[in-house]
Parts: sequence; C-alpha cells; structure tokens
Amino acid sequence: MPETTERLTISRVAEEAGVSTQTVSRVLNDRPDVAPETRQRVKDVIARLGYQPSAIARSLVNRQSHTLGLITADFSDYFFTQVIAGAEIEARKHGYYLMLSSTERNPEEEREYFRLLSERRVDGILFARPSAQLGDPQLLSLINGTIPVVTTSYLTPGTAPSMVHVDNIDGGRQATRCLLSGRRHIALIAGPSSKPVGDRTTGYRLALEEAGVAYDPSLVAEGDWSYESGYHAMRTLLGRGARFSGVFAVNDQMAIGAIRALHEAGRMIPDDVAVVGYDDIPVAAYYEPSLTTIRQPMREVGVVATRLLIQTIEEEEAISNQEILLKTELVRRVSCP
Amino acid sequence: MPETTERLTISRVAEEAGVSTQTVSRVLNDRPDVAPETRQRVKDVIARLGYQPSAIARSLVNRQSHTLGLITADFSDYFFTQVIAGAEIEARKHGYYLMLSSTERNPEEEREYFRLLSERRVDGILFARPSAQLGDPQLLSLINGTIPVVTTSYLTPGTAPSMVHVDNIDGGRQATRCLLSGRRHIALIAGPSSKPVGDRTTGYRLALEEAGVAYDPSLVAEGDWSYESGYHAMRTLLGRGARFSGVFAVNDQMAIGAIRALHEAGRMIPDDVAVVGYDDIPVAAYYEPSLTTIRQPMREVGVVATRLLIQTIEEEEAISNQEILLKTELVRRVSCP
DNA sequence: GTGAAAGCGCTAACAT
DNA sequence: ATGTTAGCGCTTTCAC
Repeated sequence: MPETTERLTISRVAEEAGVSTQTVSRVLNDRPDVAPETRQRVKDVIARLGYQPSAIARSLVNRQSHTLGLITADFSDYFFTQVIAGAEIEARKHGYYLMLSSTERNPEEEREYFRLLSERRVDGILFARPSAQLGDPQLLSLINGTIPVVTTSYLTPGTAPSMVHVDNIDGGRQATRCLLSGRRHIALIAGPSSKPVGDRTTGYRLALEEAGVAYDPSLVAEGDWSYESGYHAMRTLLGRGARFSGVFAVNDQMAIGAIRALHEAGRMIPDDVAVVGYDDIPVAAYYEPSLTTIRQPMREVGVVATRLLIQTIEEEEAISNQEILLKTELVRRVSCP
Repeated sequence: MPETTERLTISRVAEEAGVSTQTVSRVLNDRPDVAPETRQRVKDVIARLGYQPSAIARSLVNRQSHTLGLITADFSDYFFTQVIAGAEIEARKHGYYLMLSSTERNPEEEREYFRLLSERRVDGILFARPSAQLGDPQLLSLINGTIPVVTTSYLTPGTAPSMVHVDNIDGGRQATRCLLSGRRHIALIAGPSSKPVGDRTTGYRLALEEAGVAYDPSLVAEGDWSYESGYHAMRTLLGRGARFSGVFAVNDQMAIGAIRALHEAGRMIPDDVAVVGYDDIPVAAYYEPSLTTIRQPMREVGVVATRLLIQTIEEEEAISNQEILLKTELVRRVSCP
C-alpha cells in the first residue's frame, strides 16, 4: 500500500494548536500543569486531526512496550485456547497487548522465538504449554533473569520461574474416587509416559491407596491425548482380558475414544463400566452418554498467570518464583453418576 | 522487576569493536560495503555480548512494525482457532508477529480496539470473525484507506476490504445433496436469522430446487450455533409433528444436539433420519454415530488471508478489494452414508 | 570501506 | 503554566 498522506505527529498538533510539543505531550498523558483552556484547545486539535500518538515512539523513550509475549504449543487444544482467552482479557485490562507465538515444541525453534520476542522488547513472557512440554532448561535459564516469565506448566522448583497451574494430583484423585464408589477395579488410560511426576496419574494412585486397592499395572494403558489413542488404549485393555468396572482417562478426548471401543465391545456405560474423563471439553455434556469429568479452571489460569506476570513487571520488588495452584472440580454426569 | 543491568545498545557494540555504529548497523542488516574482517569482528562482539537490536527503535525509523493486528470474536470456537493457527504460521514465515485482540462483538469496544492497534502502528489488520458479525460499517470505512485490512467474513462488496472466505453456499448445497440421495423431506436447523444472505441456508434451498423439492418452512428451525440450541431446535421440529428423513444442521454442534433429541425420541440414525453437520470439528469423527459433515479449510483461510494482507502491505500497488473463495469438502460418515 | 550528522516521534529534566 | 534541550536506539543520507 503506497504511503500517500503526510505523517501526523505531535509537532504537527503542537503547531496547529500554537503550543510546544511538550504541552501536547502533557495533555496526552493527562498531566497537571496545563491551563484548562490550553488543554481544551489541544484536545480539539487532536480530535479534528484524528491524531494518534505513536506507541512505538513512546515505547522507545519509556523503555517499555506494554506487550507480553505468549508462547503456546497448540491452538487446536481447547485447553490452551481457554488459557489464551483468559490471558488476553487480563492483559487488556492492564493495558497490555499479547504477541502470539505458537511453536511446534522444537527446542531450537523455541529459542529462536524467544530471541525474536526479546528483540521486540516484550515486557514479559507467558509460557502456556502442557506440563510435559516445558521447553529446554537451557532456554528457561536464559530467559530467567533477563525478562519476567510466568509459565502454566509444572516445572521443577528451584531454577524455575513463577508458575500457575492446576492441581492435577487432586483432580486425578477426585476422578478416581468417583469411580471407586461401588467399584474396585479401575482401569487407567494415561498420557505418554514421558511426562513428569505430579499429575493425574499420581492422583489415581493416591485414590487407590486411600481405598485400600492395590495398583495393578495390567489395568493401565497409554495414549497420546487423541481420540484415536483412547480408542486404541481401550482395545488394548480389552484385548488383554483385563477385568474392570471403571476407567479413568486422563483427558476427555481419550475418554470418548474409550467409550467408543467399549460400545463396540458391547459394554454398557455406566452399568458395565463407568467412565470419567478430564478437561470438560464442550462436547462432554452432549456426548452420549454424557461424560463425567474434571473441570479445570483454564480461563482462570490464564487470568492469574497474566496478573502475576504484570505484577512482576511493574512491582519494584521481584516477587518471582511463586507457585499458584488452582483447584479442579468434579462434574458428575451419566458416565459415572 | 528492577532494572539492574546497563542497556546493551548498538553504540556499546560499536565501541567494543572499535567501529562506528553505522558499521555495526551495516553488519546487522547484511549490507555489503563492510570489509570481511571488520564484519567478523563485529559479529564476534555481538555474539560475545549477546546483543539484540531493538525492534522498537528499528520500527520507529523504518516506519513499519512488522506486526499484524488480529481481531477475533471468540477463542472457544474451533473454527477461529484454526484460522488463527494458520495466520500465525504464515505471518511468522514472512517475519511478522500477530497482536491478539478478542472482542465481545460490541461495536464500541471494537472501535476502541482498532484505535489501540492503530496507535501501535500495526502494518495491517486481520478481522477473523463469523460472517454474521462483521462489525459496524462505520468502523470499516474508518479503517479502510488508513491501514490495509483483510477480513475472513463475508461483507457486502463495494465498501469492503479484501476478504477471504469459504464457499458456504456450495457447502450447504453439498450437505443437502447428500441428504437428498434417497430422501425427499429434509429439515434444516439454521443459524440465527439475523445473518446475511449467501450462506449455508442458501445452499440448502438451491439443492432442494435442483432436486425439484419444494421448500417447506415448517421443516426449518433456528438455533444459535450451540449444542443446546440444536437440541431444542430438533425438539421444536418433532413437536410440530414435522415429517422428515434427513436434517441438515448448519454446524456440527447443533447437529450433535439434534442427534441427541432424535435419540430421545427413539429415531435411529441414519435409518430413520440422516444427519449432516458443518465444520468437521474434532469430535465429529468420534461421535456415535460418526457425523457426516462439511469440512471447511479454516487453517488455509488463515494462511491465505494473511498472505494477502502482507502482499497488500508490501506491494507498491494496492491489490485491495480482492475476494478469495475457498472450497469445502463433504466428509461422509455414518450419519449420512 | 567507513564515519559524522541528522532525524524517526516522543518524553524527562530543566529552564523560564 | 509553558518552552527548550537532550536523548531513547536505530538507520539514512552524505561525506571522506
């Protein structure tokens, strides 16, 4: 698009209003020490000309961009989508903008993104990724200290920046407890085994312990979070001849895949097998049977993480290395009443 | 976070390398006219110091931010999420960043967002919203001419900026044709009637015409795109005593809600009633019965729209007011084989 | 091949 | 209450 019009700058406004640029700047920033009359005149000129101060020039002189970098793994995941929505709202509320970066979980690419964000002089960075995907420690240590960072992933405390996440241990426990009421053999469809400790699977084991039920590895299968993998995991369990009257799938997509496999095998839900998922994705309430699941306050994670990040940026005293844990909620539906 | 370290600027690098800032700038921008030896020395200093040029200062002097504003309505919609993912990838490829703005479809707020984006000196704006929600014309005319804009909504041609969207008329036709093979009475669950012409409903009517079937208003109910509304729309149709052997719901969520109501009424799918949805959301393949639907190339919409926007920004000659229409695809599954 | 000077659009600090 | 000067960190002339 060809640049045709002249640039509209503060000095143009000053000229037009018959004052200095400094006075215009004062009006722009709502400073005192401007005669009401002058202020009004300047405001009129601004309105008449449609002048908009350049945030870029302001950033240069103020040394802050009022921009937050958001590094996320995947947009198609409902989970992250909610975090982003919450983050966006909170950022806006404080006058910040979000710069988007989605990476394909490649450490090299990730480092490159960080560099770019850093060149853009973002005031802080929010990592919104699954806990299994925390990026390489090298990057984090690089970031940490340079620029405020908050993550929504669980990281080993110590070297880690502040984090806001969900109490998945308790969530896993809530899910498993629901299944254990009236049942003893509970299967588990877990995520990839490469993930760190402190998660939904741990909650499953804790709930079993509480109920005095022994952990049985033959009742456990792994998936990769997708519908398909839940389906296959259940087929594997059934193929093994495993006996169980409840299944906990660590996300809803796998739970739905598992239900499909159960139906194909002629098992009724919840009478033959009760099912509990995790996430409360929109379709969970409308699936048949409707899915009992664990709701995570993802939007709130986004809000809280962003608020913490902005605090870290603005407060003189660094309050970094905080860890905030938000609670999950069991949503009872037909699949495990 | 307290500022402790000294700022690392180009002049610091110049000093350290024993050259002028200009030479450093030349190295930074890969310009010729630098002695290989000098170039290497400067590069070494940059690496040693970990210097990162300020994109903000560059933007100020170059008069371009390499940033695109993205205005979207809703993150929880799978549809937009895909557009954003595509846009992000394409933007990145060309060295642009995306600034996120989600609005609650309030014209006033929307204007405010535009102002903010404009102050940030974004190089262009991408509107990713449903066609029914095109923002007020006042805003669009304000934007148009000031800054390059591309939308993914259908807008009345003429005053509108460039747009990239999906051929929903043809999509509606494909869906209805599938239902019409072997059936004659096809119900429709439409979106809110406030929406513009040229959409899925029109395709439905065209397909009926082609098949020589009269349009019957008693076979039409409205929803608001949600699961619930699909459920209620189907209940309304059934309550009317309407007779039909096929239903076209203009999105998958409503289709799933409708299936639920059909099941409750004891109708078998697809034998009693065949169902076709629209969007191919992830759960569509894993619902029971799996849902026949129309797949929209949303990711591609994001990619193409962004490419067009960047072209408009970079080309000398404005190629604005283009309209690009992408084709949909019928995905046959159990609900309408 | 390299450097000096000027300026992008704004604000902080110091005048007056 | 207002204006002047300097400078944010970089690039673009235009010298040499």
